Amino acid sequence: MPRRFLHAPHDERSGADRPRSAGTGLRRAGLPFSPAVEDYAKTLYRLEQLSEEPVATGAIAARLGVSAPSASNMLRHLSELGLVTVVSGRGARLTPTGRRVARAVIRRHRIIERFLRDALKLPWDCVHEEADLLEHAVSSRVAEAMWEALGRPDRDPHGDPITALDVDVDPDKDVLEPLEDWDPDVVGVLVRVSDAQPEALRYMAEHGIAPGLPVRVIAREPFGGGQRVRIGDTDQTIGPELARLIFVQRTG
Amino acid sequence: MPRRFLHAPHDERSGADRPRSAGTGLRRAGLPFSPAVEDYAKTLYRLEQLSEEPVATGAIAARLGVSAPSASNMLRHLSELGLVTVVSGRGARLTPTGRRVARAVIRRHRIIERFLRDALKLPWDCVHEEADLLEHAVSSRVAEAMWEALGRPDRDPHGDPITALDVDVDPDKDVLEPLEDWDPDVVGVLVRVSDAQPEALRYMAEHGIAPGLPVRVIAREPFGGGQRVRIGDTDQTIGPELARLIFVQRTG
DNA sequence: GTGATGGATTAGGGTGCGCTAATACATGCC
DNA sequence: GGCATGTATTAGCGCACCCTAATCCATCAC
Repeated sequence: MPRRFLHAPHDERSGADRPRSAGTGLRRAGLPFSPAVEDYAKTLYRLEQLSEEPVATGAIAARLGVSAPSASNMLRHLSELGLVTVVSGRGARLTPTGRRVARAVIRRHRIIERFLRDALKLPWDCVHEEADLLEHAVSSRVAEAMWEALGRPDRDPHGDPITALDVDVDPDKDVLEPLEDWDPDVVGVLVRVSDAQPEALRYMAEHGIAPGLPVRVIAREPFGGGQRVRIGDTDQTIGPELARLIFVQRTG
Repeated sequence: MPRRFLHAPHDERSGADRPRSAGTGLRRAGLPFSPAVEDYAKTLYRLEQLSEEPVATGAIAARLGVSAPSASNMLRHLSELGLVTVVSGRGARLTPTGRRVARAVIRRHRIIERFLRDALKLPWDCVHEEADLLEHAVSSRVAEAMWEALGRPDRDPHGDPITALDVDVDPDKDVLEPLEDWDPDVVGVLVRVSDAQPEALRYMAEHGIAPGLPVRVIAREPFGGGQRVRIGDTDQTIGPELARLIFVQRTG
């Protein structure tokens, strides 16, 4: 296992020692950024990876389920915190500090998901929302203790990578493809499934579709009927909509 | 082990289906009460047990570290939520619903403390503050899963009892005494230590003073010099200030 | 250039929860 | 009864977020 440099606990708070605000001071004393700020950073981080352009305000708003003016205001706030640079009228991008914050939140989220699933045996389809709640309350110290207790896993239960804070590249880049793209006789391993649709997650859990299993495409049904696929020990037919949510890596 | 009725997950949310507020809506969707409200309920619950009178506004304010007017306002808010009844100009007491909320928070807190200590091996003196952060973000479902994973412990690491939500009586009532009160040759078991002073906790951790150990008072030093005590396998001298923080139960 | 069009921003407002300063009670002292 | 004293509450405000409505601006069609 390649041992990477691991961040010190809480070091994502570097860059700004934030004064205690009046309104929220009693709670969360000692946590560097508010849940809202962390959510914006996280969302921006994800959207940034789709292009080099500034991320449009509206895209952030839509993704977070808030109005465009709210996002606009918050982006200004984040820029005062030094987490983003706004290109007025166009959008925003994270600063290096902002990227660290985002990666810290994402890392915590994935560790928590893994923990809820493996240590607490919570059902697959509910760990994501529980983790969304917890990621803002779990300190890095606790998250790292969870990670150690789990044996330093490198993926969350959906197969998303748990990376160190200084790692910017997506290890799945150029490696994963949606199962949908595979032709018959291609073989590989199921690495990750999208966690965007709990419904789909439940279906996959029931049908034994999970990261880590070997995959071989047997045939492609005509007229968009999906693919006949061997996953682990069972053969099943995967419709194209599901196949778009399953990401696989070639072997051999 | 007497199996008590156990609450269903999240049932402390009964009594009011809260509208999503504008200001805090994005975060904590699905959690019944805000961290602030939960903290007030918890604090009131503790202060209530000292007397039958309404709890003075100032006492709550002092305990929570907020100004008296803030407490006054929040108590009105809690009373609108149906959690407390205010006796104007005098103080407040929890309603039955409020007591349930408080007990739920306290139960979660203690489970989390235990979890941080036993499952994640965090040092004794830091679990309390981490738990203060987490108790408002951990759902009952997660807390109960932790409790199960730990083997349904009945005490937190400091020895405070983890009780079911419908249990109102303090099981330690009439049973525990401060070690300070014991005379030589009294024997028993150390049940709980106060978690109020992290400093004292660290000292106790270093000197092997922990709940569950057998205790025997050997002698009392003169002029307030403390007690010579056998705790577990070691003899040590406990000063009166420390002895006030250690609670013991007679055996034999 | 002019006008439509769509996204971003400003304006103005609301809620939760904190604060300080000023005011209203209760209580005990004379 | 009159008054100090200590509480509690009202008044008025700040900050973090959210919202809707109104405005601004870039771009594209002509």
